[in-house]
Amino acid sequence: MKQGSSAGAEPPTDRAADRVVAVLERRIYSGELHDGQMFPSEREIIGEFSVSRTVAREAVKILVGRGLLEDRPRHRPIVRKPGYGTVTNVLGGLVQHLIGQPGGVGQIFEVRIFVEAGLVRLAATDATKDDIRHLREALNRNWDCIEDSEAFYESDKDFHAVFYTIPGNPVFPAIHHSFCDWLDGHWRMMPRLPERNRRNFEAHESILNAILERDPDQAERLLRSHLNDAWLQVKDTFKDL
Amino acid sequence: MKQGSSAGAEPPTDRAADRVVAVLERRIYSGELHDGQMFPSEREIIGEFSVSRTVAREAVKILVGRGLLEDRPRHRPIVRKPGYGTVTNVLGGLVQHLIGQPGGVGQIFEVRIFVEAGLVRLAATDATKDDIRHLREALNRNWDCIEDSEAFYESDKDFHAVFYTIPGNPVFPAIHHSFCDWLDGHWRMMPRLPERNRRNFEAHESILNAILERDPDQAERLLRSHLNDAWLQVKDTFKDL
DNA sequence: TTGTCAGTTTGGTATGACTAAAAATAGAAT
DNA sequence: ATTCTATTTTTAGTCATACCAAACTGACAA
Repeated sequence: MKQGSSAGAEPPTDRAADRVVAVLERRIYSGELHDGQMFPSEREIIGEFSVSRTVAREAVKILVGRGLLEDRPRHRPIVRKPGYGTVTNVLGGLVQHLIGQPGGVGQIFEVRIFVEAGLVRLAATDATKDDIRHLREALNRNWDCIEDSEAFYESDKDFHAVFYTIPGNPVFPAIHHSFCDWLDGHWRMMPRLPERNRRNFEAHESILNAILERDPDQAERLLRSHLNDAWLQVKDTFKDL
Repeated sequence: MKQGSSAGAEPPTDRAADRVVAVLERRIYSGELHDGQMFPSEREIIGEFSVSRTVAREAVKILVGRGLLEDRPRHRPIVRKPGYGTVTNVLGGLVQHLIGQPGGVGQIFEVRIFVEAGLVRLAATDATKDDIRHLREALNRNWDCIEDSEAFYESDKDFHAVFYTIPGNPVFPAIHHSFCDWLDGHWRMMPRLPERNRRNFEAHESILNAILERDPDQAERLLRSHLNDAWLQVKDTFKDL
């Protein structure tokens, strides 16, 4: 039975597993399989599709690879309805490997700066009253934990996160989440100095002020300076890579 | 309750395939396995690692899923040294599915506009003589194929591509490539009118002029208008999704 | 009610076998 | 000798079976 996959992906796929994958995939997207849990066991798949265990396993593996399933070593797979988050998780995982290339880390951080620079410009020109309020609140939380480096790091991320929400496009928060995930580990091995927190707080404050004055150029300039500063801080932790 | 994915990989990975994958992976990254072709056959893997065929196959599948290998139905897998291109390929594949969500397509296009807006600003402020020359040449090519819609579409992409090269960061061209891949199919089912080509050409021309005048605001404004226009053109082709 | 333990389910792995497509090789035809 | 063709070998795809160990379930005892 030669079955050509409808339209799109790779040219010739006549593998039986692909058939199974197609069905199960649709079943996930349609919501027939809820996001929470429980995916048919390998044996159940065998029964339903009349395929060998080999094929059933392979199908599951493929779904896992696409981020539609999550599998723990000896557990039943869990359904993971894909959102933009899933995408960036997969992306992040790959990036993790790509940064082995010379300068890779820096290039990714460059992109982060690029994106966030665009976002603060947007904030300066389009931020609503609500956006401003969110920024203010985040800034206040920065101040509250300025003595606790651990907490400050979290509130620092939260402040930046606000910018990613302003366009009202879910892709942006996903991107931010991806960046944070990626940096988290390294950020932690960075020396924590309250003076540094204060410095970052002041940077945030000045950026917010530029936004309040509706001055995108100034906001961008300050943001770039702030992130470049941050980059210098974490840069060394990537040395061993 | 969310799982804290902060520390490294998942704790319990006792799968034999993972061991094999780790070794082969390193072998690819180290360059021991050249990008071109030839990956150990399943039997060879069996021999080297003393594992069953099941495990060998699974290992290969995982590598394929990560984009390090490319497998055609009945061929020997070929090594694909991962670049940023690989990342965006995987990303693109997933995005393909995500656009099933309401408004998903528009959101992605929004991101494209956002990114490119930032790029033209950069071009207006930082473009080198070479960059300008590339833009000029691309624009001339636009003019040359203004009567041939098929060719114009290609040269149109080329013009935009130049912006992605200006930062000198390979991530950007990869992003562009990803966008194009994603749009290609839909763009094709769009009515082609020479007058539209002319309109696009003029937009490109005006953008280049703004860049030559080192006026980022104007360049961004024109770019946004240009892409919004383009969006209106393709928008309808996504209706059935 | 709670903790323990045996039975069941399920994924992980190993074998062995068979098919069909691809690659390699030998052989025939020019 | 070169080219084309037929045959052999290799290899991925699939199936069936079996066993183990971890996870899950539920009955039973404390």
